Amino acid sequence: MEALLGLLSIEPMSGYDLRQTIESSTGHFWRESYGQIYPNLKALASAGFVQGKTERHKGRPDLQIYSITPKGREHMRAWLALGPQPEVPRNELLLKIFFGAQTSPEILIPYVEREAEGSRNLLRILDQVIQKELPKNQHYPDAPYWKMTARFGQMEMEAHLRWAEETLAELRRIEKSKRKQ
Amino acid sequence: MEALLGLLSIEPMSGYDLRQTIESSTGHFWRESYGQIYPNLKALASAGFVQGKTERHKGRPDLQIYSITPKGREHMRAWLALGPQPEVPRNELLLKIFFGAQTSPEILIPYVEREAEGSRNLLRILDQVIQKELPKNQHYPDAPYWKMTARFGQMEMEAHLRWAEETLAELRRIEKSKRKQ
DNA sequence: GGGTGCATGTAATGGGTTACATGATTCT
DNA sequence: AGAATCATGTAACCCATTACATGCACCC
Repeated sequence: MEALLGLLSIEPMSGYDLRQTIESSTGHFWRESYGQIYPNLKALASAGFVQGKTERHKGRPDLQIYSITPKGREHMRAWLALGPQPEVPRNELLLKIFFGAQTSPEILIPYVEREAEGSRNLLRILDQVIQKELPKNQHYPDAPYWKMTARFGQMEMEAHLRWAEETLAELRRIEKSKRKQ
Repeated sequence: MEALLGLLSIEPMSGYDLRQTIESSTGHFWRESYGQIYPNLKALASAGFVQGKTERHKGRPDLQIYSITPKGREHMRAWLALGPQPEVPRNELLLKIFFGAQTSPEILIPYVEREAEGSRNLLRILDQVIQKELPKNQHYPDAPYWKMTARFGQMEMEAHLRWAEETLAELRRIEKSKRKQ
């Protein structure tokens, strides 16, 4: 909800654009689906936080461009002043590792390899962002804050990657010692 | 759902015990509320994955002790063989940092301090677990797997802590440069 | 010709939290 | 005396994903 409003405070966009932007800019710590975006935009509009402008298009549906209103900016500031709620942790990979004794390392190893792979991918993207994308908007007041979120991703992914490597080594050790028996 | 079944495969317990055990053992990566636990236990029972035994108590409600059935173990193995679904990331703190330019560092600093504080707390607990608790069940086949999940928590919390410290320094820098203007 | 991208939206379904209800016992 | 712990459970509610529906334009 406020992710949408926040992005609209930077630049007016359509619901479709919002989806794209969310994926590429906040994708590693926040996502929204269309089933969330379109109803929420209507809700934001009827609360007076955003304003929609219809652009006619032939063939495809009319483009709805939303922009934030002063009331919306006020709401945003109020929302930012509320301390974030603590996360509800839910890591299915770790849950499966936790019960790992009930299956075999051969099953678990690919899961951890996928985790390592995913971490490496995101690391590559975030390195790119920090070294190439962010310096472009150096003058933006948002730039330092965007960098903080990218740094979070980097540091977290480095941790996940190191964990995955340590865990793979351990799983392979267990596997080997099982085979000897 | 399978978190419950998995714990019951280690030891028979009541719904209340499950809550306690989940908090203390998987709390940093998986949680369940009572509103989840009791209905799910009934569902597991009617699927034949667990079996309940009623113990009479005066005063308080009868204690329901559930244990896993062979069919339940089979289900557990099948579930473990399914690759974990990728997480849906939702980090409200980062979202607020991302839109940080719309508020002031004074607002954000306490949020990041709380994050650092929380990371330090969990680190202390996990250090304790790894150095004191886990060595006690060295003989358990589960021990190496429990350690992997604890190591994940450690490494992630260390990353969060380092991020929080870096971010606090940057936020204080921004704050100082704002005040000069 | 077929896949992908643009662009909106709704409905069904599922998952989960929170608050409520009850009530004895034990600790402070 | 009052708070916390033990112990179960339900109902209301909220949030979110997924699948569905539509249909043109562009690229291969």
